[in-house]
Amino acid sequence: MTMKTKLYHHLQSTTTKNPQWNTLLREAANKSLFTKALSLYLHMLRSGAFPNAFTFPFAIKSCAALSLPITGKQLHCHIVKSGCLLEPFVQTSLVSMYGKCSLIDNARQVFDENPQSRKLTVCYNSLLSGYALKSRVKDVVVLFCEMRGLGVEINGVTMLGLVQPCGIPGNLGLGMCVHGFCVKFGLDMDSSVGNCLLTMYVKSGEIDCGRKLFNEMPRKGLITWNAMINGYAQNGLANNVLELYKEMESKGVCPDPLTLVGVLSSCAHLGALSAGKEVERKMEICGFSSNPFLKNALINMYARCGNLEKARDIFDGMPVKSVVSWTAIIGGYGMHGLGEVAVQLFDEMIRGGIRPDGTAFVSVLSACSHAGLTNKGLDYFGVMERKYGLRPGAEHYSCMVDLLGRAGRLNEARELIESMQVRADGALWGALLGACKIHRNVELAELAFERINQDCAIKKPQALRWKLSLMKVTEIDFLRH
DNA sequence: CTAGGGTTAG
Repeated sequence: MTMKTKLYHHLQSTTTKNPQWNTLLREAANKSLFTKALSLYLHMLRSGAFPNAFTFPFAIKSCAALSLPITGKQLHCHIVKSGCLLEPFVQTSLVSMYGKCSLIDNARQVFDENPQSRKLTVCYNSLLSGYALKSRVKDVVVLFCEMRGLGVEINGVTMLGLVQPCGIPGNLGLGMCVHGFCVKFGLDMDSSVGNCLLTMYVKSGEIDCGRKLFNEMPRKGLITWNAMINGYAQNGLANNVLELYKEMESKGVCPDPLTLVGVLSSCAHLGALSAGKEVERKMEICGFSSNPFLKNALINMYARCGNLEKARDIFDGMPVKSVVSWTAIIGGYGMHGLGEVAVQLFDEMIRGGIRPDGTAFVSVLSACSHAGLTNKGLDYFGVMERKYGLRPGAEHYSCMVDLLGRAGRLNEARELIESMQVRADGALWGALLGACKIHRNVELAELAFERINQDCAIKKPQALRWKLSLMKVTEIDFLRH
């Protein structure tokens, strides 16, 4: 008989069961052993003990962490029957669980059913973070205003809920306004809030504002460095990433897997193989070698730097391959013109039960286009929506225009553009112009160029680049435009 | 209630 079973028998034989069960449950949940916590809860019920207000929060928290909304709803019923619903801890954990499981309307309902909710900061915060997760900026702002109106205390966690959903590209105004609130409440120097503000700026594409804040932050923790490094990485500023990483090392701050992910992806973009290999060594030294995020980043780095064999070795060695791992290796073969291999891998992925996402389709479509597998690409494009319910985005249309364009099927490319429901982006016009250049189609190039000029959303430097690209096609005088 | 991550055509 194992220790654990002995313990269960002991607990089942005691008359005062709840305290012991609750202690076990709490310890499991606090150690992030959520599956264990839930099985303890079930054992508890079977043993005839009654869960109480010290039991439910930890069981509910486990449902939230494991994203088990159905189990969560069952627990909700148990809570109602037990009469614990009005306990603040229980109430808050329920709101939080529904929020994390993306059942924000259920969260709202629990919140509204109990008038006590509107007195509690933590309860408001739970609901706020639920709305934040769904990027419901408006609801977040309304709730925040309500808290202020009712005089409910506003703390750092409240601010996190308010700041998080403001990280949307081109949303500088609201972001700065929210930053202002943080300052007003004296919470901008709170390290979590500061890091969250930094992330908000970089996610909005306001990388300079982010850097300014970063420089001003008095205490830079690992998360601060990571937010800035990954912010540069996500905005394509790979050189800044390497520079900042060097600075971080020189300050004696030890990287963690999140740091190295950003650095590796920048090495990949720069084709900086030796820097990438150095990161790989660092991974080994720090014991991060089996981190799946880092392995995916490594596959991408080796593939982009031209070492497909090494990329393939890492891919083959992964015990669990996610759709991201597959996308990275497929993209790797695609960018080196090995479209046949890419297509085979894509089909193998599907046979293996991995559902492709929009990004996986981008990588296979572009592989088809590079290898001249035009009809295969057209098939995938059709299957994408019909079989997988994925609406093609601008990036997929760009691939298709590239695919058709390279094959000289410019009229079909033009028809596709005219039929599409999403707004054309720069990549699409770039692909079309590229095709016009190859096939010397001046008429269509000029049409594309006209559309670029009409599209006010397109930034000026880009328009100028395309203008120059068009000149090469038509060999017309720059001054005529 | 609680801040940061991998894949994406041109």
